[in-house]
Amino acid sequence: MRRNPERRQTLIDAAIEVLAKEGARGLTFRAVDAEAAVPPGTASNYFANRDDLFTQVGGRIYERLLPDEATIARSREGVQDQTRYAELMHELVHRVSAFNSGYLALLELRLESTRRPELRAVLTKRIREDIDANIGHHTASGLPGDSTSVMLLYLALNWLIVERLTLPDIFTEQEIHELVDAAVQRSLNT
Amino acid sequence: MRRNPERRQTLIDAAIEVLAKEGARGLTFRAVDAEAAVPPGTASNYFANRDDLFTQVGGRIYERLLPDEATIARSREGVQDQTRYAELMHELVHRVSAFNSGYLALLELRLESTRRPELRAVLTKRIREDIDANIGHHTASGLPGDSTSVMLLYLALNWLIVERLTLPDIFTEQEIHELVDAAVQRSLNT
DNA sequence: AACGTAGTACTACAGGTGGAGTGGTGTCAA
DNA sequence: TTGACACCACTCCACCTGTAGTACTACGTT
Repeated sequence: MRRNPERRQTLIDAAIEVLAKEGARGLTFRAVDAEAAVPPGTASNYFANRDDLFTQVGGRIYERLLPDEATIARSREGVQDQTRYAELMHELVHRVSAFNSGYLALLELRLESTRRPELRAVLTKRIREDIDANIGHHTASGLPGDSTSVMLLYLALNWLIVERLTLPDIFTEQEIHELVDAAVQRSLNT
Repeated sequence: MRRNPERRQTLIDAAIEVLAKEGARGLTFRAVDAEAAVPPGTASNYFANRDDLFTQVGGRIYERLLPDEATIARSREGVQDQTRYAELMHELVHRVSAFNSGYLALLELRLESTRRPELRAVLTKRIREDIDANIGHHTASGLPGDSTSVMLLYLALNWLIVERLTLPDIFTEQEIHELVDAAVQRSLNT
């Protein structure tokens, strides 16, 4: 098992692209090698087996989907009212949609996790933490709405992103924009 | 190309199970043969190629996810108020969750459709029609809420089902129940 | 400065799996 | 008798894993 951390990172990021492009079943050592443009056999040296590869990707993917420190800091500035909240949600949808392959890879991982208990455990932990953090942040911000509001928004926005990424012709950009606004407004409306 | 329609049906239904179990990439002629318990080579005789197989499954899967006539008729009986609406949504979540493999297969198809334009066209058409039908039905029923309400509910419930099927430990049954209620209540709240 | 060692990159190969496609034979019904 | 279909068998091929072996590089030792 090799230890070069940059190379491992490169391989995991390549694996994310492979997942998005080829699907979970297409995630093989050789495919990762090819995507990362390293010699065949390299991924074999960095991951014990496919299960290990899936689990490591599951741990990393979420980091790449979350906003960076600067974005988080910026999100806490200014007045915290509903308009501002809607703005942040628009940003969120764009940010996630922009890292297209990352979100598709996460979906692939979710589906794969129905077959891999270890992966399921990793994803469950990460996502539960994220939801709780969002609820905590929301509560602290003094915005109207309760924890249910946060979860409803989480639900609606997630599927909105799925819709946009997988079947982009279902909703127009305009409709997506309006749906985000409506989701914020109505979910906060306790 | 063989024409026996019952056998074709059997093969397509088997393909749905394969999709749910093995993922999109695992949907091969041989896997369908095995799942349908027919001799190897049979699926080859019924579908021109994998693309054809995907497209035909895409056309069929939605029929199996929609409620049957009796259920639809029943849903239009009685008073049409918010309580009744919530009841129907609980039923919906259960029905779809119960046909577990069908919903997972649809998710696999969505992801696969990022690679197969023909499949994407089929799915887009079906789903758009379903949304429009739901909006139409809602408007005709005289319930409070507008078309945005219907779409917000569509978004939230879809992801709720995803969550439940892929990472069942994120939300408890109790939380799911409450989220459905809250989703109905707040989305109708114009 | 020369040498040895450890860790890693790269290459090559052996062994195995599984799927596509097709042609041939048997069977049944019109 | 003929046509459509079920069933079976076989060939070709693509691809993947795991690993052994070689080359390279950096670093520490003397």
